[in-house]
Amino acid sequence: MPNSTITHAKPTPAPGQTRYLHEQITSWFADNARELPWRAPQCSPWGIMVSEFMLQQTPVVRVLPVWEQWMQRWPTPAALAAEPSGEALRAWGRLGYPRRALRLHAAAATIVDRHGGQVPDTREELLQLPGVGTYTAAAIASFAFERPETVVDTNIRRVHARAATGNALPAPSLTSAEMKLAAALMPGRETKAWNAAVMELGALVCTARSPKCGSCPVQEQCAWVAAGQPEPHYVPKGQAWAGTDRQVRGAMMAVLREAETPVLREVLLGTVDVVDHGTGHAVHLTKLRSLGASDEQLARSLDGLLADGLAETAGSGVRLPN
DNA sequence: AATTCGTGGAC
DNA sequence: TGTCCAAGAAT
Repeated sequence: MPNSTITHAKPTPAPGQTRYLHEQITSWFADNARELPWRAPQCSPWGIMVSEFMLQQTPVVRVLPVWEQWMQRWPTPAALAAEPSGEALRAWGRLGYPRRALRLHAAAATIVDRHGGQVPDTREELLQLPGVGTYTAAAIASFAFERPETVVDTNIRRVHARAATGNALPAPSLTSAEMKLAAALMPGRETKAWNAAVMELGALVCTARSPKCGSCPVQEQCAWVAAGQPEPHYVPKGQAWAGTDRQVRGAMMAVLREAETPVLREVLLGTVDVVDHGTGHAVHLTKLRSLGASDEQLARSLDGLLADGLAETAGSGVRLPN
């Protein structure tokens, strides 16, 4: 047999084993779940949908305050859809990936136009909304409508990779084998609690770095622990940041969010000084210049923001969409 | 299928 | 201090 250490056949878990996992993890969840506002019984489907958008690639602690303000200002999809997308971008603040705010705004408009202002309750309909992919559609259907959908996020993938497959980390991208395994592990009932519980276990105990195996409810059943916690069999790709267009775009968006009037192109391109409203002194946009960005990169980044609808031209300046 | 797209806390 | 990485989606 060749050195095929990669697992081909993922054994279907025995019924008795999955029952044990279900009991242990859901019991742990009942005692250890964080009290998050979007988990409150009275939280609307819209509130859950907003949380799912904000939580994409963003930690809970940073989402909490923004979500609270958002829901107070826009308690329904119709309320958000009634305002310019630029308002959504401002309220998004520094959550990151501002195109999510744009997509959430567009999704709200679609909900008003095609769903009578109510968040649709099926995975298929949710998938049609901008910014809603496989994970988010399943999550909203499960958490807001208690539909028996298989939710697979980065936390759940990691728990499954370790506990069931015996790997330190899940594959670089979601595989069909992972989806199959996740579906096989789904209980026959209480699917919402199960989805939330595995996710929470991954977020609080079975973390990417220094997992707290000592307080894990299924440590005795964990294939990764049983194998002696082997190292990952691949090196995760780092996320480049310094010097990237993303960094420049982020700096430009920060300027646009703060501006009350259109910002001159020359200012965003770092070729002129701006006057600080507080001191009255000329302040160079060091945020953009100190990045070491070339003229070409600055121009490309601004064009990207305009093309993506994150900004728009207004006279000789640029502003958030109005 | 591999890239692109923000931000900031933790270690 | 620099690296890692977080409830992904779209192309």
